[in-house]
Amino acid sequence: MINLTLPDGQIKQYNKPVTGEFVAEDIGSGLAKAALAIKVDGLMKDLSFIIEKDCNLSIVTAKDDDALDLLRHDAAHVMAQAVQELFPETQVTIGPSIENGYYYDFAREKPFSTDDFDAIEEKMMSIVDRDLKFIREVWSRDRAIKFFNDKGEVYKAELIEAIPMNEDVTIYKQGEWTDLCRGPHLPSTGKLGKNFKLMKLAGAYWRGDSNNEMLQRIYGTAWADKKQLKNYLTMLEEAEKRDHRRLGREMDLFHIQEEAPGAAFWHPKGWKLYRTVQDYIRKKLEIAGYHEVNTPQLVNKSLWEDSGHWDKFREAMFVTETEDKSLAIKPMNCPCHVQIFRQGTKSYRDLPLRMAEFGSCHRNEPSGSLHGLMRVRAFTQDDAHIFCTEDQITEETKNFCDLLMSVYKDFGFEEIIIKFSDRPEMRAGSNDTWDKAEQALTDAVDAAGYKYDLNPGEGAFYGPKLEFVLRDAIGRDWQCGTLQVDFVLPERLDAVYIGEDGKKHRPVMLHRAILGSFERFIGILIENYSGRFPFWLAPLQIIVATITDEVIPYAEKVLSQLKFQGLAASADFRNEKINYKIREHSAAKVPIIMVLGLREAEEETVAMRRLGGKNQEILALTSAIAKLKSESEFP
RNA sequence: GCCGUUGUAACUCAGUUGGCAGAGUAUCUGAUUCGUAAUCAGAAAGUCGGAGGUUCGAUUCCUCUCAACGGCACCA
Repeated sequence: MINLTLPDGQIKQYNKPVTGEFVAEDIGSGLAKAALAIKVDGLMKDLSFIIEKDCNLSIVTAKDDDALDLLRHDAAHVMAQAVQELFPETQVTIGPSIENGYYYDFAREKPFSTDDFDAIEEKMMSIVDRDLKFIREVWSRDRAIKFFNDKGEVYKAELIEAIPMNEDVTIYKQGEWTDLCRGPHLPSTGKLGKNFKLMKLAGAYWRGDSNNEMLQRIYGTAWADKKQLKNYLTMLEEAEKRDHRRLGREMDLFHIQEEAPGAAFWHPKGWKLYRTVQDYIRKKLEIAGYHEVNTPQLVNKSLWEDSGHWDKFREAMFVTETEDKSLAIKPMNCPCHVQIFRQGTKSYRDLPLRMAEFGSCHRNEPSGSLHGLMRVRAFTQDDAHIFCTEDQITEETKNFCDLLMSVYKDFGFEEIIIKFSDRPEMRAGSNDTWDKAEQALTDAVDAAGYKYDLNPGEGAFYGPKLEFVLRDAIGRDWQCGTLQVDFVLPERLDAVYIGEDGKKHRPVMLHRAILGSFERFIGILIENYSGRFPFWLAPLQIIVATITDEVIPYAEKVLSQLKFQGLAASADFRNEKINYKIREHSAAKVPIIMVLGLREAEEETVAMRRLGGKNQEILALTSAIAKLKSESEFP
């Protein structure tokens, strides 16, 4: 007797093995029609899967999120079949579902072109129309390897050889087309529907290894219905409109040019924004007990050799030779901070010592990785190092997490994910040290009461780290903050303090940043707010716009009073219609336009119009200024 | 760094099958003094990313190179 527990708690009993399809039919013909797959003890299986023992069973229909995953995986298969029907000389490799869609990597001598997309999509449609059944078969390894080798599919054969001996080699057929695949799949290609679209073409290394040959990847998106597809495409358009590179130019914030790849030229408004962010952080750090320092840009390579960075990162360091010395432009600040720590004798009474620097760093990032402000070669971190005892790690971690959360909240980010990255393969320090560091960080983050996901093997070479990921207004994730526990660098650079016992001890270093780099964080802010910054952040807060030349004297007075209060105000006294001015400054996303005409001049008032608002607010000049002044305070 | 694509006025883009380089927006000048998202008229604006080559002639064809874009890889 086989007992199947359904999601509602109901138990179905059968006296012999049954397929998912059979159970669905047994529950109801409507469900049978909608059924796409089943979940056996939480694992997705084909509808045709034969259930042989007791389990929790649920029937997956188009309503389930999981179904979307299957659908995308099917789309990858259908695309691969379409490509091979059109271009028989193409070899297939792998094609998984991913967020919002899927891709498939192909090997073919002649590159695909986006001009091929129409033909491929059309062929995919026809495969959907053929409504081919996905048929699962288990083959012997030898048979599978021979089959694919005979077809000239050497990549597939290589994949099969890599499958562990104890695992089945499963093959899926759709009509005449055969692929190695773990599955599961929808019942047939017809279930895929036609709500897919090929998106982009890209190179991708075989098995993700840059030593291997490069394959051609085609990305597609696929959805359960037309509306979802349309929403997704609209969202992409939205994202493009708020691209920080585009807004940076349109709003005159910064530019990047050929002569300085990976480095920003900050324009007055962009630099004002930058300074506002920096002033805000500086204030937060001061309150939190940090001491700001500043350290040299050029540091002899010997320091980087001692710290271990030279070994691992010398390729990415800019080095200059002078008088037989090799000086490296600093790629990070920690070794310099240790030098400050080492000046004079430190006592346990000095700990925890929180040393902060708006550290300007340069890294020779690979040319292909540069991306607007998000990935640059010249950047400034909101960096700090906390020198403390092992006992203080927990408290310092908690304080830091709290500080970081409050900062993110002030910038309008509510949803934060924490990742815990443990020891990487390439690392400094003994396993004992790593055990200790990982344990200390685990204890600290647990004690601080924050939840986290494990991110195995992604730690820094000198210690484990917490990574803080924030989600922006349109649902994209950005990793910004970090906290790293480091027992290695104090040892390598010989940092010591005198303990209560009068003996020398090693401090622990906590490397931490909240924003990460100002450049990148500002890029994220631009995109998150779509350029419509909250009043306190806006680099240009107020435009004073006149209706006729007659009121210029009054407008001058308003402007100077605003400026006197430290508000970022600017004048528009041009001989233009008020409609024209409002249109222009609204498009420039200035939060407030003050319209001044004869009436306002006479009554000492201002007509205030807020960005996005339809109505104006008439206020006495003095109260308008007081109100705006308080709105422009840091949150 | 690797694969693919792109580079024409400040911006967005058209164009030249090798023969004087085009539009809209922005800019400048003049007129207009106007009450909440585009007033009218005129002018100026380009080493067609850079360097070589082929050609009577190259922005167009070829080679090299730089940068950007989309991915991959990398990211202390």
